[in-house]
Amino acid sequence: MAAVSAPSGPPETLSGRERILSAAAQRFLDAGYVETSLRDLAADVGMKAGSMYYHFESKDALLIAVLERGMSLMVDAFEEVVDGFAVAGVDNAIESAADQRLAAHITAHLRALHDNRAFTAGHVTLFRTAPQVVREAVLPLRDGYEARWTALLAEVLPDRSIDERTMLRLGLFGAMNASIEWLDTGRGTVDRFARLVADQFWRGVGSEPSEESSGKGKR
Amino acid sequence: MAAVSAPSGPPETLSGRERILSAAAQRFLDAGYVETSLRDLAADVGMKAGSMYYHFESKDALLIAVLERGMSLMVDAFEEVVDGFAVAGVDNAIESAADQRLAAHITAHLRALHDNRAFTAGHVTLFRTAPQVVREAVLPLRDGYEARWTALLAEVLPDRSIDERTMLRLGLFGAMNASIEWLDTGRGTVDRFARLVADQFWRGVGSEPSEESSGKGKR
DNA sequence: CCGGCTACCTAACAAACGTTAGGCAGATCT
DNA sequence: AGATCTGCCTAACGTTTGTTAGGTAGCCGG
Repeated sequence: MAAVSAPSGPPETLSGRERILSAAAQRFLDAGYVETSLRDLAADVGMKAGSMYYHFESKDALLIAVLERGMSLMVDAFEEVVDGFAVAGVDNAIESAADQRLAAHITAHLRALHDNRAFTAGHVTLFRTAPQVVREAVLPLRDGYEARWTALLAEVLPDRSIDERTMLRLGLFGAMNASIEWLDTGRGTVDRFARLVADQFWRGVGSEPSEESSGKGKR
Repeated sequence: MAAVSAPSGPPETLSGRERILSAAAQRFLDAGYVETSLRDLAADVGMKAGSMYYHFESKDALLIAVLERGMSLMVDAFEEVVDGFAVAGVDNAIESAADQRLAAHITAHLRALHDNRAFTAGHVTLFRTAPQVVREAVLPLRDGYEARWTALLAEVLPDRSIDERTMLRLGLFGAMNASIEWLDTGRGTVDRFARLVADQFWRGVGSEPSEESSGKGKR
């Protein structure tokens, strides 16, 4: 009765709470937060509405849990790329590798976004209209991810002003995150889009297309 | 009592219906569709909830009206640019003007988006989760606008494959439309972002920044 | 065998929602 | 002056919602 949050130690009950979490993420994303009733949600996991209060103290807490997991997955993906470049040797070509570093992070962002779509997409579609309690709870994690990208762009585009870098970052995020609304999940498709975004972001679209044409070569 | 839809002929009452429309657009955008109650909305315009059924036959119809106006404004802005280039002479330099045509449309899109933010932003934030009836009603207008951009990109990027053009268009839309969530309205700011997006889209970010640096020149 | 814990269920609560029927003051038209 | 229409109000309806209190079957350590 005191704390429902953690049962005791390591024995994380993975069936009950986890099933609710996944179903909630999916339904929140498909139908929206308010449009999703706890009764429908409970039916998805074979429960009754009131039963879920054993695992989560409120509907808001459920949304917070979903969004926190989503953002954690994104942060992890970012750090994985950082670690990858760290072992590759710092004394590599610093300048010429800038576009490759950026490309790697773009790919990682898009992969993490689509591989865990149910959890991550909520940050794009329903964070904005989420209850204030929810937004405040998840904001630290979001800010952390944003800060990583801000730092990355500062290293990779040192000649741009801060204002321009901010706008470029937000524009890049917009281009990438909007893909959850139209891109059919599938590793191949995601990677192709990632290459296109990275290529276009760095070299633009005015010059001739890169050599590796995809699918049916128009050329 | 038979049909409330159209009063009679041209005498469109502009005070009542219009005030509801504006207030609804603002509240839908700020709080979301379901989160906005007709009672709160009515209070905004100094009415009672039931009174609004004189002007709109349902809450869904209200949202449809808001979204339709928003998309009409976007379409008009697009066509205005087309007309502008038409009078400028068709036999201009076709190839070299491609980037300028694109830049003009990007600026027009962003201006129309932010100048009528209350109406237009709904297509970004709440179309996705709107009731199916609403989405179906507004879809023709949206498709029309999309088709215009598809045609534009086909003329401006003839060497790219259809798949790539689609992805580039969706990416560009994502970058532009996401700005409603962070860009503080103001013609100067909007135009600066428009130039940055157009420049980055065409020439990329890898080369040195364009000569006209904004605000404090980092250079 | 027994007390307690886990994981669920049942039943009900108050509040809020979209929507409707009927009424009513004031302007406009005939 | 009477009729009609416009624009709004009041009051209520049925439904759905998040949430809670209390109960219960099964497992598990002692």
